[in-house]
Amino acid sequence: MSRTTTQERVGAERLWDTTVGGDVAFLLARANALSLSRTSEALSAHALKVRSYSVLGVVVSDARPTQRELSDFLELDPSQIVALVDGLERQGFVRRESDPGDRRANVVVATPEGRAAFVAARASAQAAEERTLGALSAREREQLADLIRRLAVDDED
Amino acid sequence: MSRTTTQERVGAERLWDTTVGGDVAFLLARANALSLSRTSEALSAHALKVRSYSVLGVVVSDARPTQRELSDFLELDPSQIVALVDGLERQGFVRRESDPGDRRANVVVATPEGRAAFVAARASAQAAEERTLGALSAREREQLADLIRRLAVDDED
DNA sequence: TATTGTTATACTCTATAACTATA
DNA sequence: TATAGTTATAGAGTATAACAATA
Repeated sequence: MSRTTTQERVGAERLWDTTVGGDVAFLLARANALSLSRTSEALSAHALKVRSYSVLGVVVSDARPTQRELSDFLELDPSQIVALVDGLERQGFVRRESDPGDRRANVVVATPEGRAAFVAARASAQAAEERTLGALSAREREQLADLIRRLAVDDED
Repeated sequence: MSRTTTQERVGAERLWDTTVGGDVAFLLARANALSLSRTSEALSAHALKVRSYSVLGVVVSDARPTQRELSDFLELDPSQIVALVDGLERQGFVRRESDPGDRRANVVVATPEGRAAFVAARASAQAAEERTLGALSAREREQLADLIRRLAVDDED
């Protein structure tokens, strides 16, 4: 379990045998927290956070999203997208281009620096993910990805 | 997909075909956010939040945890446990008992009101979970629970 | 009138350090 | 000297409302 003393956790480990310990929602939250903290750590070397990495990842795919589309897709408030794009623009990773078809809208595009930064950051992020998924076989990883995709995408709200 | 216009999402849905759209970490975060918001909504009718519900769930199992054990198990700072137990105590759901074996430590125990509240809240939370897991068969739910448990519990940090 | 992006603001979370009482 | 609980505070993250430009 733990490479550290293990001693400190002995008392608390017994609490897994409680009502919440078996909850799917609880386990999901725990797994996500673990994944998130490792990804954050990996991205910090590239001056990115999970949020800005997500934005950059969409933009780098040449989807030319408007800020509104980023807001819808990432389920973040438009005002948060403003802050994120501001940050990425200050870093020189993205640019705003005015959409010729709708002059209210800004299309966000990647700079060459942004592409390079994303490639490097993605390598780190995937190494972190590898660590999180380490206990699972290739087959099990596919299963997991399939299952959570169906949870995440079958969004009725 | 969406019961609302559906129209607004058409633009953003295409962004699933980007780099981040396939990331396990991204999907995990999305699934967790969905689960969390539904659980929060369900618990709000019982004057509980996800955090206080978790604490109450451990306490109701008669594990008699100290605040330190709650802090270790839930991976929350001791000061956050203080606030959570304060809240639950004000609601009349838990009591602090001084540990006779170590007078520095407080053991947290459930009151009858706390037990009743938890039973009711758990029913709501499970209904919400049912909604989140709705797309999955019983067999798939077991698989998912098994897989994420191994992610969540095989914690090397 | 409705929508895109923006600004401002308040509220919740989270992290940290310092303090006390016990060990 | 170390640990359990507590308090206070600052930072990050989140949600909301109002506004200007454009549709």
